Amino acid sequence: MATLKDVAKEAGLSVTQTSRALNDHSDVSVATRERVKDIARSLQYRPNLSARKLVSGRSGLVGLVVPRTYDLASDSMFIEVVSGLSSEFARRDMQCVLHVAQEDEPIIPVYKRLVGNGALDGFVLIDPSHDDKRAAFLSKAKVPFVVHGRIGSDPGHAYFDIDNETIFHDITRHLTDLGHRRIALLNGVEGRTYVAARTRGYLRALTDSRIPPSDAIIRGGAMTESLGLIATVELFSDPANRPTAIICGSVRIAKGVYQALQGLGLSIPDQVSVFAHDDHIAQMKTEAFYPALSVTDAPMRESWQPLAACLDGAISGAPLSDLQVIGSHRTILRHSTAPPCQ
Amino acid sequence: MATLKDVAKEAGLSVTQTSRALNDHSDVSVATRERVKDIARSLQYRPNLSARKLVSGRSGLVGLVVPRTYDLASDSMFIEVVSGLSSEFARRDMQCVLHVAQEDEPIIPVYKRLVGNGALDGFVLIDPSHDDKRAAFLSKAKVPFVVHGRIGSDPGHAYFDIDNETIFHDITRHLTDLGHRRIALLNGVEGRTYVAARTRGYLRALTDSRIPPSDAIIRGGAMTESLGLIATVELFSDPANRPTAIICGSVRIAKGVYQALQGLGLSIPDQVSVFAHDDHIAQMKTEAFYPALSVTDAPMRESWQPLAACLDGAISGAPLSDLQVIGSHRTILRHSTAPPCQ
DNA sequence: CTGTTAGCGCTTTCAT
DNA sequence: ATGAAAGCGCTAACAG
Repeated sequence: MATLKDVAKEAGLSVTQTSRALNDHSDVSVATRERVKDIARSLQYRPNLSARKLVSGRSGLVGLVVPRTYDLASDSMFIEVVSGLSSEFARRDMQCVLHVAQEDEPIIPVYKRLVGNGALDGFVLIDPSHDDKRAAFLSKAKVPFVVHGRIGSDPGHAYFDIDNETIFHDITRHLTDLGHRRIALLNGVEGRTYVAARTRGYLRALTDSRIPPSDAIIRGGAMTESLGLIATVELFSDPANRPTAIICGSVRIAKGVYQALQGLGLSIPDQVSVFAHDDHIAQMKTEAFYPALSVTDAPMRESWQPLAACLDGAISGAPLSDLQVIGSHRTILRHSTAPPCQ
Repeated sequence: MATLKDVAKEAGLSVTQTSRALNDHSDVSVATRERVKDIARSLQYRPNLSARKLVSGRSGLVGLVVPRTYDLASDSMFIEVVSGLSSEFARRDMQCVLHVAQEDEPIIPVYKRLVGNGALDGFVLIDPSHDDKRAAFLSKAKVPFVVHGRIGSDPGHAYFDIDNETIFHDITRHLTDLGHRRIALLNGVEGRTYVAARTRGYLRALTDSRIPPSDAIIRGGAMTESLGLIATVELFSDPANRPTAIICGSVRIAKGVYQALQGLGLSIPDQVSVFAHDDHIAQMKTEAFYPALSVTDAPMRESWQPLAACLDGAISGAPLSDLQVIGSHRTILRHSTAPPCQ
């Protein structure tokens, strides 16, 4: 491997100046800068990460720790996250160190080890919970991190998130505007911050329409077809309290809901309206649902770039306000919602 | 973070001696060694990987690059590999750097970048092909690596593999012993080394029983239920040449075969015998098949430990002969095979 | 058994 | 605009 010294020798400069040229310091003539970079390229020079880390504190390595959960294998979520992040960081000349924690493995010691080794610049946290131990630990250890989602109402950390509260408020609002008053929400696993945000948006919209919170119908669980299937069957088993509309936290859930409604002989949207949020991680085309599914659309794949950017910023010490990003979404109305039947 | 200096000060020793104590050098009294280790523990000392790498050449970081392929998401293979390797390496105080190459991303530049950075000690190569570019590149670059499988007939690299040729020879032999002469092999994707090995074993067993190679029936493809399903239907569509036994490269394939045979009204094992190799990555219990599936059994999860050990050895410069390991397998005869009907 | 010295490859003062 | 020198945290060669 070519070292900085080799480049310096070739350029007829000192190691110092060569380093400065390569790092775009202002006190190097532009001509020299370009010349040195050319030489570096021709020598296939790559800075030694360990050496750089030792002196500058940055190694270009970031950590990603995921718990090995029940549905990790079946869910395409995992591969989506890992693949998206790894290529996004690669683009920034950074690398991901991955650890999959075993089911019985406590998570904090993993971070402790990774942090203690001093080889990593920061972490990406996914699936935050309301009272997130990992974030607490990393904050205390003063290790930069970015969260996919938000922890608490006024987060002191870098994050990328979508506006779950508004999204689910808008969905609910769309349904109340159509005249629905018994609207079910099939949400995710209790404890996740985004699940709480979605509930808030939903409840706020109900309140807006003077629907009492006691009329809220919320079910939660792993976002699978089974949830949609089972929840729907249960909801309709009590004839007196059937919802007229169902909001699904994911397309996968919606798939189950469609199946259940078909089984129950209920037609969409005439008898039941269905609306879902689509993060594009289920490999399902919502326009191919029959009837075509109305969705709010916020592709999760669009989050890797901002996540990487925010972590990069956090490591470089950028001001927090630049590191808190809310992604955009859009609403696609198709044919799965209609006014409730009398 | 506590540094070696802190530990040394606390122990009243020089940094050198402290380092030696921590690394179990023989020229430190056992008492001192223990005392220093205790102090290190109480100070929560963790060696700085970058510093260590810089001087000793080892960082404890190994690379894993996987191509993002069509079936990566659906297949539980990926999570299995990543999770198994990451915890096995963690046990050895090593970490995995992961990169998921995008579909259009050439693979060698990825290795080039990772190697060039000089932060990694070695690589794990999975899914080797007959003419593996990655292995060629790493060999030339003199970077240690271990292969899950073997490349070529007399590999000059560290590997862990199972004896695919013998396994499939034995399966075929079992069927010929029962009297079968038209035996189909549903294999994996062409080009993979293990697929070729399996074909060799199969053909050798046919030859042993004086079945002409022209009577070999081989189909290949991604190891999915679809392959089993489609291949079976096609094989039986020509009444003159129906096989009397089917060997499946994976349990997933066998699942498809069972489905197809049921659909075709063919009974197992009376009309068709079925045998599969079970690597335990499909979450399917072979004893719960009806009739219970006969298999050769070689859990892939048992390969992470030897793979990590071999790479560790390769990095430490152990002799190649210690780094070439063949895993064991066993044969479980159940109720899916019987002599062919007349 | 133990300490001194040197140096891994790089960045950053501090001089010039 | 450039170079000399120091040092990041650690290990290894070389003395005692």
